[in-house]
Amino acid sequence: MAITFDYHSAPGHLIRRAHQLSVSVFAEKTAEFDITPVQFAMLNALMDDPGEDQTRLAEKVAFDAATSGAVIARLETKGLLRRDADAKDKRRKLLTATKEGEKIVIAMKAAVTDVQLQILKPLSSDEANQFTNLLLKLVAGHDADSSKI
Amino acid sequence: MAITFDYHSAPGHLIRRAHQLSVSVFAEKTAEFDITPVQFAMLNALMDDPGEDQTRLAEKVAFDAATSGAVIARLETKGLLRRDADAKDKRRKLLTATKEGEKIVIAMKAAVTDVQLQILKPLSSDEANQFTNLLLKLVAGHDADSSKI
DNA sequence: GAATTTTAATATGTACACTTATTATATGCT
DNA sequence: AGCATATAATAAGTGTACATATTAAAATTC
Repeated sequence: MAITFDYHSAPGHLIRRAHQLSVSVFAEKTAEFDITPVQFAMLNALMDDPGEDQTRLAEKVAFDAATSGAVIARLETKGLLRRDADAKDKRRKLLTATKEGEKIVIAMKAAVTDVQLQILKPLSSDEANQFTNLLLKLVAGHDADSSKI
Repeated sequence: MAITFDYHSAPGHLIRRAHQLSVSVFAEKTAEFDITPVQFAMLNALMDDPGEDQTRLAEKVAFDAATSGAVIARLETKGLLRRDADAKDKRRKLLTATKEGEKIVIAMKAAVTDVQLQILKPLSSDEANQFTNLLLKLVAGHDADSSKI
């Protein structure tokens, strides 16, 4: 028994590596758009529910408030979404994707779908399904856990 | 067919979520040590090969040079490792864990092992094994891919 | 209806993560 | 030897990621 920790097959280490390569594949396949995975996630999710406030949107894609504030600010600078003050609740800022924003999400959809296939490429089709389902169960399990504190 | 991308079961999104929760579990279980997953990974890997230079160490744990430089600087500030100029190759700085550094890695080993179990907790023991093996295959597959460019 | 507590957004500070550029030193080639 | 190329480490710039604090505006409670 070595005194050090064997990280080579440790889930924590492998998940970090997987995230690393996932982001890298995204960057490759969507280079022409100059949009990060996180930016795409927010803009894409916003289009499902236009007029949402930042907190709601952040929750949907599971970012903390501080990070999403910065991401949204960048998307606003790029002209991909608008922030309008809510007349009913002056704390809130309601978000809407601009025409430009909608266009870019639609244009990126095929590439982003392709990214998912590329990520799973080392796995057979059966394995890929298994893996995705296990990931889903893992994440959902922790979600359930944290919500009942 | 919606015009937006369905991220809920997309590997890229789920991997980001998994990484998020993995880091969070690590922070919980090792709070008393004030060491991040990345810092632990470097220090732990260094103990397997004392006297390595930064580039070699970074490669082992798969960080880029810039990031690892910063991580190593932080570990040095904390007194957990030393950086000595290599007399034979003045470009290199050879790294060694200090007594303090070794002590902390040894002290953390049990907690870090526990972190891995906690990450996999939503899965049955069979599923956990499957998941880890698929992750391993996924990461190794991409590694092989990128090395033959 | 005034005081307390929540909530939305922002600010601050630290720590990854990666790209590109720079500097210093080695190495390979001719 | 001299020059081009490669390598090690750092620097600078952008973008997550999160904890904690702050501010303003609700909502709750008394």
